[in-house]
Amino acid sequence: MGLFEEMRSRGLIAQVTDVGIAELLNESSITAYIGFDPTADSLHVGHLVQIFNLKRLQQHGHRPIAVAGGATGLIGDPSGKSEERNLLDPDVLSRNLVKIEAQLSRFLDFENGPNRALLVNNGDWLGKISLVDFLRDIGKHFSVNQMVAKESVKSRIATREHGISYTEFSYMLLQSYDYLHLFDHYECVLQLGASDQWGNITAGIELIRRMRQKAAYGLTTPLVLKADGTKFGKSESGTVWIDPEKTSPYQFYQFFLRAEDEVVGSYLRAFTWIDEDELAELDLAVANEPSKRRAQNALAAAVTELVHGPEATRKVRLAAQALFSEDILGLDPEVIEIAIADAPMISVSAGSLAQGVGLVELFCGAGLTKSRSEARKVIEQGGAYLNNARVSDVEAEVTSDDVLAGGVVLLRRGKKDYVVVRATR
RNA sequence: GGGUCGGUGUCCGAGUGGCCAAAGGAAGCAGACUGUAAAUCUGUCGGCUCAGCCUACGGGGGUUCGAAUCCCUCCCGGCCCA
Repeated sequence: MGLFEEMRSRGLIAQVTDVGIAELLNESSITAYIGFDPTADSLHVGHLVQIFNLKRLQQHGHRPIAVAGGATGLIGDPSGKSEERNLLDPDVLSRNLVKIEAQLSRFLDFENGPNRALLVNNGDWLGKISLVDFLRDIGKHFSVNQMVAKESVKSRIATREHGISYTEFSYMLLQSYDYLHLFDHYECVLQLGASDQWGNITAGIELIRRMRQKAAYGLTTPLVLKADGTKFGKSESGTVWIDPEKTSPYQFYQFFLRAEDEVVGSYLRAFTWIDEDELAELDLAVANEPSKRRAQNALAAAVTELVHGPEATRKVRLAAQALFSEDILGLDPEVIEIAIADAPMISVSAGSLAQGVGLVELFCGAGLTKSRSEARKVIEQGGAYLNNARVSDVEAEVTSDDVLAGGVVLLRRGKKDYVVVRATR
């Protein structure tokens, strides 16, 4: 099966600019790119679809280029945004850029073969061109009439409350110039992106056609959505990041493990390399014995391994199995020790435990609640658990007596948020 | 520059002198039911030393016993005019 058919069968194609793309992907070796603006100091799971698409391209012999938006990040893409955003501080952006480049470089092969990946920063060329040159050479090819008709701009003009600044309005030109630059310097003839990038991508293709009289192509992927139709990538506690410092591998794994039945199939297709046969099997498992959650388990394990590696995955699986097992208190201390090593953890001195620490304080200290008030509420409502036993007394104290074999105390909020408290000497 | 309407809690949005920590909706959180799913139902939803107190309705100042609500001023946005 060719790459195009593979992507289509996995539900990774929303729109293509030309039917010839199938042939291009299947029968030749081309250069393709995707851009990533460093709007935060880490990529998040929403970016994974795009990163994995670059990886897929590379596996099929194409050359992927990841473009870090050192320049475009300073401007702000209006696509998919309902209101004007605040500009990022250049210092913040350059710090973000360094981190994101490091993350991108983990997923692609930059070393071997004629189709080794490339990582470039559009600040390197956009930063050099002068305003007057840009307006004369590039801007002249854009019709404001057409720009205004693009969805990303049109929706912003339609909502009078927010409007759109000239800065964001210009974003499309910068991205188009990126494509032209990559076309000229790397013979890049395909740009990929999420479906909200359609307008920007076609603008670039148009620019290349006008200036070089050559064809270039575009392909968009569907926006990954949650079952309720809202945007994917946010868990109850916020965005799910790739950076293990921002979202622990444990949380990362849990996010995918909790995927809804309705979407787990599409996630498996977008985020893993699991093959057709197995996908069909997992689909069946969801339909026939959903309570076994085989698809969710396969998904969480596969994605976590891709992002955090096999060792981290092994640990977080152990942690999940232990924490969610029926009888955690009956588990072998050694198993607990191994299992919780990668669960969220805080330390409390044995000395203060000997005197007793308020449960409310402990919940806040563990980050399970944002304020003491919230901790009280959770406890009063029966959402607080100490060593898997519900505690509804707001005044409750945790003492040395609560320390389990293995020197830990297990805190839980609601059904699934655990924090391990380690008693230290 | 002139006129006019507006800026309310995470978001949307009521409130036009005391009964307002502020209606209603959404999101979030907890509970029940389940499968660490969805849907549904219930509760909760600024902070704290929690039957009380503190901070809050764009910023600052004023009137008043008392202001989200009235006045002045500044900042920001929409619309109309120039």
